[in-house]
Amino acid sequence: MATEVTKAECTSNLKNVIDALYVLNGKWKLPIVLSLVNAPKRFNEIMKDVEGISPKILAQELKHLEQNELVVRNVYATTPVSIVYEASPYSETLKDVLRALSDWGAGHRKKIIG
Amino acid sequence: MATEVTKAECTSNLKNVIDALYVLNGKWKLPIVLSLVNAPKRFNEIMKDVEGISPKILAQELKHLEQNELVVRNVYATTPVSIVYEASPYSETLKDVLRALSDWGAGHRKKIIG
DNA sequence: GATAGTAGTTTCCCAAAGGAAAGCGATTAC
DNA sequence: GTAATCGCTTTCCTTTGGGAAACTACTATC
Repeated sequence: MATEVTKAECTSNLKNVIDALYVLNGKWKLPIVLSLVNAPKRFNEIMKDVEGISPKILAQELKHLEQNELVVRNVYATTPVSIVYEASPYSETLKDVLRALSDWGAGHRKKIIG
Repeated sequence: MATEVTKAECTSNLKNVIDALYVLNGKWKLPIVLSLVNAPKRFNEIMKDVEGISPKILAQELKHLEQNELVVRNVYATTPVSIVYEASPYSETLKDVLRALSDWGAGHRKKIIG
């Protein structure tokens, strides 16, 4: 059963994690994706949701996430134009990562307080 | 029935993820933990396993992980002393995070190549 | 005595991340 | 006309992350 792990598997696990972190690394990328997974939002709504982020960083990270196809930028021809960011279908693949991180963060906070 | 998500849950998910990243952020912490989860290792063995890391960064990150009780440093009174690092029991709680990241990294690589 | 290994430390340096604050063009409300 | 909102951009600055290389104290081996 799955208790045996070969050296090759360990190595590829390591490479996978390093590759994932290469794309997801940083303080804000995953929080932004999570905020948009919860609901599509406009620029200033994300600013309010993800506390502490500056407009410069938010703009920069949204571009990065767009390039990695995790976020879609929708422009609506209202007056004035409204711009709504949403999590892409591909970002669904991050749900396990986000759930695991959220669970761990909650548990770790309890551990530190206690 | 878990399809409904309240605003409060979204917000606390966000806080949890931000807290988790506060501890786990950076290029090397999770790779090091994963390497030690696979098997306890000595300093130079970790260096070989986690490719590209420099001794300075490894020493620094091991200290950080020790302080967060994710890694245990064992000193054996051999001559010369041997120092073996191992994943702590608490680091078991990171298994879901590591598995999710490894899976995502593998999938993302396939997506980029294809 | 020379060489090698172990477990790092030290120094120096560069690049990326990130924060603070101001500004900007367009539009709408008062 | 004045002020406010939206979605950013620009500038400036500090902090952190991280790489390269040399070096150290100790021990063992040749």
